[in-house]
Amino acid sequence: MHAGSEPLDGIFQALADPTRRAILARLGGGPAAVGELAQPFDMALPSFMKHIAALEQSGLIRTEKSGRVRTCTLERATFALVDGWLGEQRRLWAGRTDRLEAFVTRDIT
Amino acid sequence: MHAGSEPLDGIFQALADPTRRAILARLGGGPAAVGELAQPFDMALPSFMKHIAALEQSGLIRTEKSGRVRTCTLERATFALVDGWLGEQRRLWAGRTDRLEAFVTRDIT
DNA sequence: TTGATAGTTAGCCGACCGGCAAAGTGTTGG
DNA sequence: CCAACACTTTGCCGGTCGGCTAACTATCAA
Repeated sequence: MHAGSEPLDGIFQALADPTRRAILARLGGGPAAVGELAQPFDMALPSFMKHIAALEQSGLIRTEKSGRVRTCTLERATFALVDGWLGEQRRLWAGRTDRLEAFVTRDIT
Repeated sequence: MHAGSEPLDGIFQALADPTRRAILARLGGGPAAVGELAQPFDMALPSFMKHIAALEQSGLIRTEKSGRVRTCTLERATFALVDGWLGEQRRLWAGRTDRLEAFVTRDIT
């Protein structure tokens, strides 16, 4: 039934966790190894790796193993999908002029 | 740092479901009653109501009951929180100039 | 007042999520 | 060769999620 909407499912699901958002924020400053990323979190490694896996599966990061170290890199292009969805929503709002819109747009713009 | 990152948890969680995103898209065209919103979905009403509840709890919609009809309205201001998070991420990327950025920004801008 | 309408409440179910510990794999350094 | 290191695999656990049915409440229309 819902063919084609799946990528956003995984992306939003991945973003719905503070640990994973923190990982993304850290990776915003540049690539890092799993162990290095894990340090700030009081969590066993296997648990942490599940977060990494969720981020990778959703396409928000890319990882590559060199020797015994796995390095994680932000996949910026994927963020554009979220941006695109937001933009599409706003496009749907366009033209509607409720009292509400007058209020909201005045505050934002 | 960010004392209140919990709202984003609920928001992204709510967005991570195609049914709920479809509801939001429909509400983009203006407020609607629960029954009216539910029609396109092959789903029992109690199940559907859980989606409505998730959207309301996350702040993405507001609902009001008048008589026996509950009307749902998009809460546009909440979308700005998502936008704000995305913006903050991009701010973290700023200044870093990987090969990747050259590729991505060419496509986006 | 009776019946249809529009949600709501309650309870059940299987699947998935986020955490753990224990033990295994494969590099690297000495 | 051996030990330390950096994950990885396995298997378990309780809780939440998304769906259902059945039964209930509260309007509105006739």
